[in-house]
Amino acid sequence: MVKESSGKEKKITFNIKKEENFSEWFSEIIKKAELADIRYNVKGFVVFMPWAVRCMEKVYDLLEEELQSTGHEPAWFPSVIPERNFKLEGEHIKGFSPQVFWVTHGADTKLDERMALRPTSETAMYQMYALWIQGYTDLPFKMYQRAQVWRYETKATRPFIRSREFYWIEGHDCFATEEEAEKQVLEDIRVTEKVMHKKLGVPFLALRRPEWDKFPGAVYTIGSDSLMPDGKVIQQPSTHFLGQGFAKVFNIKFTDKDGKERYVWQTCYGPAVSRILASVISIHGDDNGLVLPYNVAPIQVLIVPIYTTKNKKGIMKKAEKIKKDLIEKDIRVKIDDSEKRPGEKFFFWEMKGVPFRIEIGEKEVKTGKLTLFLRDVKKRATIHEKKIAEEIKKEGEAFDERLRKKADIWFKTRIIDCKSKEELERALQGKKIARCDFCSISKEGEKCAEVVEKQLLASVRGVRHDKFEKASGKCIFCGRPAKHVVYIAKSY
RNA sequence: GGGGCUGUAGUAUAGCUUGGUUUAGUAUACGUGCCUAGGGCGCACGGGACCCCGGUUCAAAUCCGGGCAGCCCCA
Repeated sequence: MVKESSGKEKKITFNIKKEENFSEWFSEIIKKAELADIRYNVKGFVVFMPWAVRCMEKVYDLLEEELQSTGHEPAWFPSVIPERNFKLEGEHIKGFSPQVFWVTHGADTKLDERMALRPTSETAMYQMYALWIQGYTDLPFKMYQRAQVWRYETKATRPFIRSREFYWIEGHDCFATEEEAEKQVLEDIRVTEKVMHKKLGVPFLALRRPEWDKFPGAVYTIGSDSLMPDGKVIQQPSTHFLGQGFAKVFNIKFTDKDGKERYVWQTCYGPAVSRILASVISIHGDDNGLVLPYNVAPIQVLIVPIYTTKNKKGIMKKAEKIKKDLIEKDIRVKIDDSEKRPGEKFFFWEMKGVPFRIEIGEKEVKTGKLTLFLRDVKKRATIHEKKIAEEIKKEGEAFDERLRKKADIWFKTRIIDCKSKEELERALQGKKIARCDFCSISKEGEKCAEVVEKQLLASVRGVRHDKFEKASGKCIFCGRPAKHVVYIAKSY
């Protein structure tokens, strides 16, 4: 609450500024915009509320559309994995077992074999793949599922960013050859680019992770790192080239054209929709609340009728007509005809992040020119009643493009080339991602990576996978000739 | 994994230091009625809370122990 000069108390939407204290801003927006209710009494588990679920449903739709159009079939696998399956792949179990929730009892009876509540589904899916894949005509085999997974996180949990239960999609593909599998990795990155960057306006770097930071059981891992306003990167969809490691332990074989039996080559891909929403909220949101891209907003256009008791009927009729015109063109629209004052409605829906508001009052009914409010720039424009749906669609595209361009510029200016440890330190303090010459992301570079972790409290995120960056100098940590240009940042 | 802080109506809080003064106060939200309507409107009335378990005490929101949950910092 702040006192205005008039002496009247005026509510302000946000007490916390995003740029000054991101952490508290994030907590506040989760509560105020009714995205999640954190009062469910289990650590790391929250209730996802309708507004967030509707956004995440849209993210699911966008991702599934891409996956299906690139030849993936949907399936739903069980959420429990028998321990002996889970333990088949040595590296995998080593990496994941500290994070597994185990089901040990059925009612009061102790189970003969405990079951893992899936933290990821390789070991659930691949035993079935072994049954389904017989010959080369079964390949490529591309399947995905939308699923909840559970991980007993020991780091601090935060809704959307890191929780012990999260919602994601996992794609698991099998190929006859190594080349095809590696092409799939690139396709996965393109899907991430198309959905997360093009549609949702979240910029990221596709980075090949260092040897010591890859997915347990993978040959290599490409992680997409996007940046949060506090200068920490957050891992978004990652894609893994699994080679034949899992195929060999799960016995996924096919008879090739030449009649010989061969193991398949595998990849997997894991976009977490709850985490993608965390980035969308954080990158586009401002001190008035959420700013949702037109593509995901549960309500794209809010109509606020502004009437008095006398002219209510005529104004509502106009509002209903506009709503009908928009719905016909599949635009998600709502009329707020509650008994609140217009001002209160404005504040509320701006906080919720609705991209457009159409105001309809006496003036608009008379002239046929409607008032259109744009959430991102917080400005009013005029829009004609005729061809309203076409106009809104055009505005919607422009809206998302503005968000994306703004985010891109912000992201670009936060990647800094560093020539020394001191420069690197300064970059990290300034909430930036550092780019520098580094000895190597294979085993021999691990010592230098430990220096980064211990002294700078940051991590070596990896090298660009989508484009080649040539190292020219020496590793800024050990002085040996640098084989790689790496990105270093603090991370979630 | 280590440390710190916190837990009072839906939400934000007062009270806790120094146990009794409170029928646990306030704002907002909610409900009812009236009034209003182009940026959080006004009035009246109403219902709603001390995280859980144990201990100390004549007496616990307040002190102590444990649990659960949340926030922050560090690994």
